[in-house]
Amino acid sequence: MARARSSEDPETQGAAAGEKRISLVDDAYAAMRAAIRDASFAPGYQASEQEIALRLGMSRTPVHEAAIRLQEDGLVRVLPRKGILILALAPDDMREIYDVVIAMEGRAAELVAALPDEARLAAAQTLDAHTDAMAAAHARGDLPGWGSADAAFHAALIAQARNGRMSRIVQAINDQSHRARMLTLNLRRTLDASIGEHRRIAVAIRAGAIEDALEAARQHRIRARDELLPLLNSYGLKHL
Amino acid sequence: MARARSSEDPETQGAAAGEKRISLVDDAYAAMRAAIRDASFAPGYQASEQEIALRLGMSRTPVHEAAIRLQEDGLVRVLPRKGILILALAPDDMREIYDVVIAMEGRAAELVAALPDEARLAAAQTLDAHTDAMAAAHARGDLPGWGSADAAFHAALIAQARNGRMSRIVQAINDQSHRARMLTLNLRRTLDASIGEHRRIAVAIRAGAIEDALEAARQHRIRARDELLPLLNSYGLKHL
DNA sequence: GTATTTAAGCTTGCATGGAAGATGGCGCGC
DNA sequence: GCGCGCCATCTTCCATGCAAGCTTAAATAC
Repeated sequence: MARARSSEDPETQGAAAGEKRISLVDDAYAAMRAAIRDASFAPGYQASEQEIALRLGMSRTPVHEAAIRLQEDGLVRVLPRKGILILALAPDDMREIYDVVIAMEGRAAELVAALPDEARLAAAQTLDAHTDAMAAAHARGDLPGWGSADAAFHAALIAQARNGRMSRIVQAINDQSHRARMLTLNLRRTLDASIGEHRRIAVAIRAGAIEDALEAARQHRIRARDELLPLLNSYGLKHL
Repeated sequence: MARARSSEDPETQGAAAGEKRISLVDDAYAAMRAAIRDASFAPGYQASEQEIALRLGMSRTPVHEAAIRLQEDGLVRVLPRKGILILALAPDDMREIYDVVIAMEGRAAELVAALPDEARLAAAQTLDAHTDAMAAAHARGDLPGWGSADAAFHAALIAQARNGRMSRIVQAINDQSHRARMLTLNLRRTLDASIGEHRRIAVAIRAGAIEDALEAARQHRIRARDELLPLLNSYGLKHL
């Protein structure tokens, strides 16, 4: 939403092959963003613009401008005359992030449940398809598959609400928490609880039950948060 | 939260005198942002970076980098090789903005209502003070005063939730809708309704009634939206 | 008069150089 | 041995130059 770049699933974009790229700044932005997501730039790492520019085969200018955008996205901090710092996430950041997600997805569920019949049913069907994919991945013990199907469900929920600003905000928030999610995927026990809760959301939407959809979406995220945060603290993960 | 710049009330910052500014980019950002807020840069206006740089007495580079940040904030669009376009707001944008605000302030109200006793009571008191200011301004027919007290109330609500990401998001959204709010201030009829609803929010928070606080905050914004959007449409305001 | 082509003038994209600030190490004084 | 100050080096910040793309308008062909 920030740029042309319109891949449906923010979780599994990455390469985005067929695009005619015109701007080196966009290249640098995409490359750095990807590097941060998959932790090739580890949190806490402090890079110099010169070095990144060299690695990407461009001059310092586009790297610098991309860094500004990344800073606005909350992924890095550019320290005056010191370099680019890849931001780490503390448990408290995860609390903040969850509150934003709880608020946004709750409202999104309401909006989708309030759509006219046809669009609403189509949305519910899309959501159910993602939940099916989660169940299938769960059945065959495919944890990464479960993770990306889960992400696809939530991305679809937001997308169906047809609110560009909400999409953009949630995507930025997801970028920030992506590493933490990947890391904690292995720790989570109650994958099937998520599946059941997703079903409940879809049911409420299909029925046009606005209130129920809001509450189901909220409770789903609240439970996930209450499951995750203690886990982070008990593992002593001060930054991730 | 984006920068050092930490004025309590995002509505009435502006000059921000006592700060030692070190970066021309920050200067340019602040100047352009202020110009857009008070409509010295009218929406739809297309400026060239060169021209702005000249007016601000700096070179194109800092202006360009500030423009990137403003674009990320959703205030302008930089058109490749065409210049900087000051974005206008369509009624549909206002719908999007209200949905975000409804979601965020609702959650914020919950969080504040869930604070421990002392903090919660202090928060309620702060909110009531702002509502008092609104009532006083209303009584003496001071519309701008009413507007800024109203803004202060909502800013305080978000601030008390102690979530930096929420604050940042709401501030960005408010920047976008600032012009529209100023413009429609004169059209609004039910100023006293707002006062009553603000009281209800504060009461719920003081009582620690989480559910009530959420619902009161949501309903307040929903009503305001339902009052404003038809107004915009009936006046044929396609962009503002 | 109209349509087509061409060229000029605008714009930003990006590279690069000089300047200023921060940091770490080295040497000197004690 | 220990602490303090200075300098070398590394970093970004900002100005500027050059190139490329888009728009517009003029000039030419018909």
